[in-house]
This record gives sequence, C-alpha cells and structure tokens, in this order.
Amino acid sequence: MKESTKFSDAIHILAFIKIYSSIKLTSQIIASSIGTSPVVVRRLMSQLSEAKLIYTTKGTANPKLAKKLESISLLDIMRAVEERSLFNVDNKTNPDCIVGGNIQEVLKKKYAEVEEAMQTKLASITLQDIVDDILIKQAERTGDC
Amino acid sequence: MKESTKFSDAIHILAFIKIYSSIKLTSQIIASSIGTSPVVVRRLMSQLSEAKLIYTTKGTANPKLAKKLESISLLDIMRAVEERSLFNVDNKTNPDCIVGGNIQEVLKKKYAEVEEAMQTKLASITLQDIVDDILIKQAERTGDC
DNA sequence: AATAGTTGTAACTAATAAAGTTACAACTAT
DNA sequence: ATAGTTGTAACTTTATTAGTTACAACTATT
Repeated sequence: MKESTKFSDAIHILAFIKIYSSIKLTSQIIASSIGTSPVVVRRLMSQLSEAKLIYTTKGTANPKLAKKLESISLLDIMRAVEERSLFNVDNKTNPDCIVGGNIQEVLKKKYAEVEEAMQTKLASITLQDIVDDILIKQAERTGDC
Repeated sequence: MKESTKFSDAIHILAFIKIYSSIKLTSQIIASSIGTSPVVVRRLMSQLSEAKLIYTTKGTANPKLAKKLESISLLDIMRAVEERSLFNVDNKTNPDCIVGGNIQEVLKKKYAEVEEAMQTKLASITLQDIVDDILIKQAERTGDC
C-alpha cells in the first residue's frame, strides 16, 4: 500500500486549529496548509470528532479542540486515525507443526509488549509539546535576536 | 496496501530452522509450516542472508543460523525484512504556513523518540525467547503431567 | 425566504505495496 | 547425467491510502 500520512496529517489539523484559532477554519484552508484536498481533511476531522478530540458543526467552519492541549496525547490521535499495526501475526500457519501451531500465540504476546512500549511513549507526548515546538521553530526562523 | 506478515514469517523461518535442524530444510517444507509458497520463503531467506542472520547455499537445502539464538534479536529480524514505518512525516506541507513550515522537523524528532522506544524493546527480545516459548507451549499441549 | 458557503459522506479512480504465481538459470548431490 | 533445490525476475491479485467528484444537509447572511 501507500505509506500512510494519516497520523501526521491528523496532528497537523489539531495543531492548525489551535494556532490559527482566530481565522475562519475551513477544510479548504487547513488542506492548503497540509498540501492535500479538503475532503481528505474532512475525513480525518470526522475521525477526530468521533474520538472526541474536536467538536465540529455541520455547515459551519468552526472546529474546536475538545480538550486542553496537554490532555491530547499522540496516542489518542494515533488511535483515532490509524487502525493498522506494523506487527501482524500470520494466522495461516500450520497447526500440525510445532512452530506453526504455537508461534501465533507467542508472537501475539511479544507484539503486545512492544506495542505497549510504543504506546507508553506516544502517551507521554502531547499536542502541547508539538505546538510548543512548532512555535519555537517558527520563532527561531523569524526572530533576529 | 495489504497488511504485512513479513516480520512474523521471518521469525517463523528462523525458529523453524532451529527447531527442525535435523530434517531437510527445503523452502517447500518451511512454506508448508507457514502456510505460504516456497518462493515467498526464499525471498525472505534471501533478505535474512543479506542481513547475515543465516547462511544458505544455492542448490542445497541446508540453511543454518549465522549466530546463536540469544544473539539474534527481534530488532535484527525487523530490520532485515521490514523497511516500512508506521510513522511517516507528510512532506507535502505548505512551507509558507507556521504549521506546515515547521511540523515536519518537529514530527521527525518525536517519531524518532517513539521508534527508539520501540526498538529498545525489540532489541531486548531474542530468538531464544521465541523458541523457548514455542517449545513450552508445545510441551503444555502434549504433556500430561 | 433565498442565497452562498460549508460540512459530512458516498462512490469512484489512481497509486503503491504485499503476497502469491510462474518460470527458469545456476547450482548441488547422488 | 539426472533429479532436486536455490535465487531471482516478471507478472497477477489483493488490499489500502490518497485524491476526486458529487451531493444532500446544514448554517449564516442578506
């Protein structure tokens, strides 16, 4: 498949809503910042709504973050838009073989451990961190003292 | 794309080579344990060879592990066969926007942290752990005391 | 109330990658 | 020599993401 940028784009949308809260936030404007189409943005926003990370109103361009920045973690965002995993047990293995008959359970457990480590890290990074870093980088770029 | 089982299948191949070291290890036999085709197995074995995790001989069905079980980590295997990541920065963002112009660098750094956490965990699990768990599960299944 | 603009969603196309298949040259072992 | 095997290329199938087109439903404004 294509490599997914849904996670990156979802973070982008949330940061954009925060940073540009004073302008009219149409899906078109957000899309032009991401470099994609308004429909793709609306699709992601629909998932972010469902995950209760933002509020939206049909017909009105006025999305709002549903929580404080520090209460939205990368794990929350990941779970909202990315259903795939890198770690997929192959469930076609031969049950009549010592390896094929047992490896699925074994890998399932190990993969859960790895994903746990990943999720712990994802949960420790919040949208506050992302927005702060974006604003600092921007300041470095524009400031002259 | 399809969900990849390359990582799981590569682990399967290595465990199979260890556990069934006394039989003739053709790609056909390994494939029937995984539930795939011999060509898929040979393709993965080619990558495992390139990563110096196994030795193979063209024309002869006699693959050997290149290292001790405890010296082959899941991270080694992952790197050998899986080039994709869950964390892809979207590089089409608009550079003239505060968010679009800075988020790529910011996410790149955060993603590196998350992958570091994941890799540390993957490096801590070895083929020895996998083989042990498989044999324990098999013993539980067949033993009666 | 009519109009313009927007969201939310469905249906479709295009692009990409994994898995599976077919084929075969090169090699090994007997 | 012969049979069996590996390694690899080329192709097909299948699944997923991204992008596109279209439109009903809704909101805000005049």
